[in-house]
Amino acid sequence: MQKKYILEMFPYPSGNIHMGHVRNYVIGDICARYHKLKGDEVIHPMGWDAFGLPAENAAIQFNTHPQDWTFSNIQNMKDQLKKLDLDLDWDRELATCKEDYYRYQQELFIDLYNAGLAYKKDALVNWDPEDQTVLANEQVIDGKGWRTGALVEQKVLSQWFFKITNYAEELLNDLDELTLWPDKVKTMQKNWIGKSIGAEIKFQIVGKDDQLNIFTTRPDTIYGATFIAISVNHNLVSKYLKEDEIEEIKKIFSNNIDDKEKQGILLDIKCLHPILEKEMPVYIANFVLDNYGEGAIFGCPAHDERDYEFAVKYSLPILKVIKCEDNELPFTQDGEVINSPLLNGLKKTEAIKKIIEYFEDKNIGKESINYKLRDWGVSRQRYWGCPIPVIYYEDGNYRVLDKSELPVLLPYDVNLNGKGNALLNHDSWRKIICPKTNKVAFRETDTLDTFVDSSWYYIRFLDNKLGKPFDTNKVNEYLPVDKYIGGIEHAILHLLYSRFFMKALRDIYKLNVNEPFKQLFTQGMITHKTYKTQNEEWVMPKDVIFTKGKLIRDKTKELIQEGPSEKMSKSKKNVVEPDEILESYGISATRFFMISDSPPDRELEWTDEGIQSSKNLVRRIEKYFTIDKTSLKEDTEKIIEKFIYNIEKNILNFSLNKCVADIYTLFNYLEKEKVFLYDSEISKKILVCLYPIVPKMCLNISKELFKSVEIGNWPSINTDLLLETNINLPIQVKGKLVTTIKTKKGYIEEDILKSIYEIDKIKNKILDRKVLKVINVQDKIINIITT
RNA sequence: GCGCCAGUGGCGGAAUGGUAGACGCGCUGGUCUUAGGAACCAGUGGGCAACCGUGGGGGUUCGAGUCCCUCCUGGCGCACCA
Repeated sequence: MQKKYILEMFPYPSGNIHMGHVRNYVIGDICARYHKLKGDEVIHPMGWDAFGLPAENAAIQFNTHPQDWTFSNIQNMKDQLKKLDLDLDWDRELATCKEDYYRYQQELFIDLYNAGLAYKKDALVNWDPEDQTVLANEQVIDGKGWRTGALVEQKVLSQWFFKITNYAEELLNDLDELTLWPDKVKTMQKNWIGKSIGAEIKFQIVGKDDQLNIFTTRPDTIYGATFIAISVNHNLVSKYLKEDEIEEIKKIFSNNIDDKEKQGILLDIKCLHPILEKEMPVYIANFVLDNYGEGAIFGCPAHDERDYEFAVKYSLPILKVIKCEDNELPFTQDGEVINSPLLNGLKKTEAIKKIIEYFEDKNIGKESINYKLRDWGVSRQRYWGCPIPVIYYEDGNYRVLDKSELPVLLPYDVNLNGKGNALLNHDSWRKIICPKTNKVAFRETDTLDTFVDSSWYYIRFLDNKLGKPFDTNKVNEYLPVDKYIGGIEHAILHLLYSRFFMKALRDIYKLNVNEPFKQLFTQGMITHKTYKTQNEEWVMPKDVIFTKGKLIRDKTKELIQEGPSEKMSKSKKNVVEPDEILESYGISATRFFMISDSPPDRELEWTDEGIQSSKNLVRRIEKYFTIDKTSLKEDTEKIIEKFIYNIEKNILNFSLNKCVADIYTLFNYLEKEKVFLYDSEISKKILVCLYPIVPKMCLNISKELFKSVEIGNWPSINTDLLLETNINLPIQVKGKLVTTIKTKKGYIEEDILKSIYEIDKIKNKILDRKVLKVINVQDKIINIITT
């Protein structure tokens, strides 16, 4: 028996499932049900990504508790999912906010720490001064906190990090292994990791003992360097400037209206050019990133657009070192090196190679590889997350707990007021006596980023009740996940973190799994037309009616304007509710429509006509099977074999829209040719093929026809019948289609040509011309080439 | 700006380099009626025709929607990444 692990991204329990979930889970369910019918051992679990900010905010807003709110949402959403007829392994269910999940995550944290993959350091974070908490980047809108509207500050805090950068190279290289991932996602990850090959060069500061390291991908332009620029957060800055001076500069930079406008503050130090030994000015510049490379650059204005702009603004010399016309400056392409004694005449690649050799020789630089990828900051100053198993002593030292000291449970009795971290204010939870030292200690009050929770849930599903995080043998046997289905919005974060986790756990536990997800399928979002009143008020589709050639709001009779189809969103109110759709159209029509109108990886526009025609299809099939007679045509069996073959192929390719087309084609044939199957074996075969898509409808029909709810196994195909013997053979003259002839497969070319030349259309085409050549692609096409 | 993806009827979309437009929606005409969110039948790329048609222009090929070059348009992602 072949194992198939089919997984859809688990939902955040926000309260209700939405149409996007429905599409996601129906696609996965079709896949899982197909494999079960094929006799595969299918794992198809579901769980809850249950920690996170919305629970805390809801708790404050509705005066409830995050845990109660979350559990009640889970219950509600589980009920909703059950109405979708999903064949899920509910006995594998997990919720990341429950002790029996997060306590094992705390074990993994300890493992990572012991492996040197978790560490603590000071870092710049977004700080909301009113809420007294760190905000994620996506919670900062126009520099302001999304909840408070307060101006967000950059603040240095001591934070926990996971050393994902250790795996940068492997995360990049192994993308090539992921042949069943969309290229788009792989490209996004590649860009995010952002590998650059270049050089690290040391610049001496004149008259001081200090050196400045600089990363560059263009060491070949070193002779054109005319200035140095460093980030305001560079550690050299704090050495030469006072705190208040630095603050002043930061203020100047942040007051910049156009943040692309380059600004520089000249420092009172000079740098020595490593080859020419001339003195160069050093600027603090707003465009130098402090978190990339060394936070410092050498400016080569002639061959870099940003440096050029800066040099022009501050009247710095522009030295050409790549051959080009003056009006081409800044010239950033490859070219012949000039004005560079060591490199003249060389092209970029050779010049880079040679100059690096020179630097290494002189011990002032070396080849260097740089990544955009930063280590993953996992600390969150929030209550509703997995506690980090660390304690702090009064002397400032900390200790990561032993596994035997776990779990660190979240206290239930917290005071949530939106001001800061409730754990920090919970003294009786925070303060403990360390059992090892008998000293007073304080628990870590930061919790883990919820992306940590989702980085290994697919492993926990394999054995959700085990007394340790996972069983090594099971992981080796059942991972990677064969098909992982979800939205493209997780292209970087979740999918990159999970890949990192898998690799880290592989190394710690000696697993033989490299990648968590063998195949990734990203389903498209669901869109809907938007509606609003003259007063720019959004109106839900169900409140809009069409009468007398006009769209009006049902209740108020206001005139409605129709806008373009956009992603369903609560803010624009262009949503339909799954519960209401199921009520009106039934589960089978809903499942059909989820895959009908466009390929699953593209957007699906929700339309009344679309869902209605799905319902009509259901009714049509059901009606067909009530016709109580059987009569076959000669080609019926062949058509059925072809149908099975196509459905199977299209399910495996995720071409589910084509499955629907196959179904229409089949029933068009059956009805038009008056082929009736009723309770025949062929009906059984058809029902098995429809079952993954519309299980409920098939069971109902099966009950009627066969008095059975056993749907059986996926039918095997008689491939002999698939080979059409009668074919329509296209005949071309000079590559253009002239006619088609009916013939049999395996015809003899010479024989058939004789009859072709007798056809009037062909005769007329050839007439007084000479036949140069006849191309016969056996059983496919014949092309007659004439003069 | 860089990267990726995509441009096919009125619309959604089909086409291992081999009959472009499967299938659906919509539309047109008709049938029936136990008036339904029906059902059924016929038709539906353009043109009177020969023919012309897959964003524009070139190329490879006996043959291109499909492969190559180039340009245009749209979507998504990243965005001062040195």
